[in-house]
Amino acid sequence: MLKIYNTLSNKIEEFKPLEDNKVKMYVCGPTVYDNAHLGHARCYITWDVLYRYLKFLNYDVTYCRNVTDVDDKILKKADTQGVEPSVITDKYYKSFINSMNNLNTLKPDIEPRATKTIAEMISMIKKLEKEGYAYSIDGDVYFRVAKYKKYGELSSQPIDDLLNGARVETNDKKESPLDFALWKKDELHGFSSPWGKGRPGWHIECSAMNKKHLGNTIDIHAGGADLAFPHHENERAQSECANGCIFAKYWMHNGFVTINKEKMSKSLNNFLTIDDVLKNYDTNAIRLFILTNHYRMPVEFNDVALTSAKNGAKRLINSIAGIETNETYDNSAIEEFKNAMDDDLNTSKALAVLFSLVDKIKKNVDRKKSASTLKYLGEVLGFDFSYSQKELTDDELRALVEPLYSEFNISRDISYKDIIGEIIKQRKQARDNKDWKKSDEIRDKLLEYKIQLNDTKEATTWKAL
RNA sequence: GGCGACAUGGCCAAGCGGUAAGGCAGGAGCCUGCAAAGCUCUUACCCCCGGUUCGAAUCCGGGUGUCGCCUCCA
Repeated sequence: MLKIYNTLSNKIEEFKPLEDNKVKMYVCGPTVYDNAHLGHARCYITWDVLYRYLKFLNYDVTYCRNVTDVDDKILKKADTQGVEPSVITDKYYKSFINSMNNLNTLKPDIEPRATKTIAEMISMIKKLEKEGYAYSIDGDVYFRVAKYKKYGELSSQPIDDLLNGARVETNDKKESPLDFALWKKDELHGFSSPWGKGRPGWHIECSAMNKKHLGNTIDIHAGGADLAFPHHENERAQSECANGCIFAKYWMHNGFVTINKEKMSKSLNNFLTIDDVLKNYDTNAIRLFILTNHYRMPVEFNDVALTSAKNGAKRLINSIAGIETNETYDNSAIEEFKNAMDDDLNTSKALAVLFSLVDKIKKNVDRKKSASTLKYLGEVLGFDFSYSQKELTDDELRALVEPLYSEFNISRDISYKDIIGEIIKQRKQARDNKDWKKSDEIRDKLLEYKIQLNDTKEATTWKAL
């Protein structure tokens, strides 16, 4: 029985979908104004694992992850560069999708864009205004927080304390400092609306995309912990007032990636983009790095941690190399895995199950079955086992080997496919003559070109690092 | 100031009242001409002080420390 922590109740609850075995989940996607960083990676990997696990449990899941392509920062960047906003959003949307693919995340079932949902936002705001939940002033429309009694419930913020908070925005136009914008006047980049040209507030975007693609009530609403307040609080207020029903049954939030014990973020300018990290660590290393921690806890980024994950992931993935997996599974391992994951996605415990299978493979206990199970369960966590069998493409081999012709004075008559074999042959001669100096020189030299030799009893093999 | 989270071996981390999963690093060994890789084995009085209990890393109270949200943010 899957149990998950619900931010709304601040408790771990049994997960029961609204309808049979159907699950509707919505994750707040990126605002596409810059490259995604490690913090985003953690977020989308976490919810990717939830998506995969729900499917593993045979739920019929509809996963919706939006793209925010209307936003102040986008417009600002577009204006600075003197281009249309779509130039910015197209560029970073592509970059985002590319990063997500590189991280081996599954494509959501629905990826709506805010700009394609403007009409739905307007009709939602109209309804809110008509029913007294919103008011317009000079082309802006604000949500009237005082009218929604449950405000503050999701983020456990007492309204009075919010009002007395040190950093409440002052704005004389609004009835209350807590009221937030549903629609903002914008003559330059705006869309036509009953209130004049303008653009939507951030929160209404998600409310409208939810309603359009998943309906009035969804099962799971997830996102980064920083979105709980105000974004999710506001989203919930709007949706529940406009639709007259519960918005989301379960609210889930992931913890941050920190660096030097501080939250990694654009505004603190202490971030590493996903592509930067992928230069030194592969997707499996990043998965392991993130999944060894519980999703609600902070994860501290540093090279020691990533290197540790890299080594662990290598062992995990390579353990099935050369074993032909099938569909016979170790049921007790599957049970243990499920028990771990059912416990609010205890991926750390689930990983221990995976590593116990690695151990079995090494010890030759049900080798094939253990390997099959490892692959099966590892893929639920999004590991990419193709890395264990990845061979160099012809082009990669050609590039790898090209400098060796001059370095080792090899005739061009020797094909690029045979050159390493030729060098190994030369080295074997040296070894046969017990010319260890020369033999070691060749080995070291190859290592400089990222080619590692491995002397076994039968022969010397090589692999690219 | 308000709300919340966390503190476990060298590093990361699970643990939800019965005497400490797992990963990495380190050490020892196997293998090897020597390495590397691989394999085998291997290391904990759980931040402090009280309390509850037959029994607490786990519950309660009080400290100390760290972080997050309250403003755009995954």
